[in-house]
Amino acid sequence: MKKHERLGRIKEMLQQENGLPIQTIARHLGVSHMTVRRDLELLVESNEAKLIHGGVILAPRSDQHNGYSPYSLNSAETVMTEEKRRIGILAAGLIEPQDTLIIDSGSTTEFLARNIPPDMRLTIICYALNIISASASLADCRQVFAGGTMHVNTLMFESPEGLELIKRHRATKAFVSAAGVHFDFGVTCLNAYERETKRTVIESSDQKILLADSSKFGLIRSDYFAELSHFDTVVTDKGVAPHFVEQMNELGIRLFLA
Amino acid sequence: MKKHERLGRIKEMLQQENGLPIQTIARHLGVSHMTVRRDLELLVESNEAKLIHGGVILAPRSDQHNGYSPYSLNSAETVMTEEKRRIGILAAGLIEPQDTLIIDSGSTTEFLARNIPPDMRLTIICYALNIISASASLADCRQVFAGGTMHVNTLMFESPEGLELIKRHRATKAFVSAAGVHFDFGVTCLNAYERETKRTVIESSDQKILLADSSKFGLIRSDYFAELSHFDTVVTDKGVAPHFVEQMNELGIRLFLA
DNA sequence: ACCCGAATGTTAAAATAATTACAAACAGAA
DNA sequence: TTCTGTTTGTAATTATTTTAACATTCGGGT
Repeated sequence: MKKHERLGRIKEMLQQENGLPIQTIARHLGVSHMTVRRDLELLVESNEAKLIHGGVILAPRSDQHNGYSPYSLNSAETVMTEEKRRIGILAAGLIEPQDTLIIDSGSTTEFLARNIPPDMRLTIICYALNIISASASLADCRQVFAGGTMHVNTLMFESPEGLELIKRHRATKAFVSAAGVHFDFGVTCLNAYERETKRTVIESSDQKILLADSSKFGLIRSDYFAELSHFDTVVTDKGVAPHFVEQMNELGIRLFLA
Repeated sequence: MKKHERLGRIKEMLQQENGLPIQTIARHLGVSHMTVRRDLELLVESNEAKLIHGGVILAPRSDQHNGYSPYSLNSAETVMTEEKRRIGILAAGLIEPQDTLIIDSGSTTEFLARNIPPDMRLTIICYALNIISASASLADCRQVFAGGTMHVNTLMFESPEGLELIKRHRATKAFVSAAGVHFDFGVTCLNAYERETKRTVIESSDQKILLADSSKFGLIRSDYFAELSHFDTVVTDKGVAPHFVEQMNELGIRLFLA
């Protein structure tokens, strides 16, 4: 293993963990601690790292670094991150000025929220902390949040009053995520509490846009909330199997491959 | 300086610097390193920090926010910041395990939210982005958010459904902020939309705790929402004029001077 | 005022990391 | 191959931190 390769590995490890003992790095790389120290000298000189003899650091938060919003779904347990990012960016391109959007919870929709173009004078309705966190700073946008009790794993808020609030609104476009997309058994999610909200969202919106990376196709999850044919538009990635593409074309669904 | 106050300061310092030697923290706080260590034990247990004996951390990002939660009321246009911090820290000390709190919007309450001690198993009800942003990472807490439309200057969300949600809940303690505190004309705020929410909050809570720095005393603002006598407890700073203190004593209000 | 428990400070001993110097392995060129 | 400069590993020294035990202070309650 060459020096620059080690440097890269070290930087990766640091970004994942936010802070590491030198011993751990050495063990992980199978080199002596002196080698690691000498590598670190370079990183410190170029201001990419900071040595600390003994002390504290913030608990590792995968989102701290690359400019992401502080409340973000843990990317460690998130797969298909690159696909999701591309899907979110593509979907953001569907947004038009004056739109009223409903943005569902999820990591894909988080990418969408982060990539909303400025100066659109939108109304944004959402109900998850990562979404509001990513979109609240947009200027000239009306922000509406449907409250309730927070679910820690999805950062989603849900309550009867939140549903009422969604019902009272009308959106031009709803961006909905899913954990499973199946042609016979419909579109499904992982948690019972999501179901009612997603159904309400679909009912309250003109265009219904499904965001789901290719790994979700063919999967059936526990909680059913819609038929695939209920959606006007599906955004997924190029990894989706051809027969799914065909089936969606037959259903007359507008399909985007990010 | 109380324990929870130190914890708050330590968290602030950590967010600013991304990693600190214990010695530095101790010097900065004017306490022994053992005290800091014992404080850190708590933070580590609640997964907010990580100890590191010797190692590296990422270099502090210069462009990042100055230690405040990303959604935070603009401290540039905020005055009395130090007093507000002290008030928030003191008020956080009033929190007891198992409490159900309602936390109002405002910059003082933001300091409160940032300094909530860990391991309290609280239920936290709020309706402002800076408050949820500051408190959502607390482990073992139920988070409830009353949604609605966001008001950009206060980061507060408000709607009929949000009010309903608050009415449906019962809190042990409500921490309410105010823009004006006057003995004849009562407690006032700046915006009409705050009025109904604050009134509802006060009605839904057992203890009603007013947080207001000394500059608010004697002021009358446009929107009246409560008599001062409706509050059990007032937390302000030492800068408050003596005759206000007397008047509050006469009313039987428990008074704390931060 | 007194006692008591909790919180904080002090000290010394033990563990661990940082530093230094030097030896060994390695790679490229004459 | 042999030389040479670079990189890596080892070992001993030094400096720090961590841990633990004990002393002290502080604040609340009787």
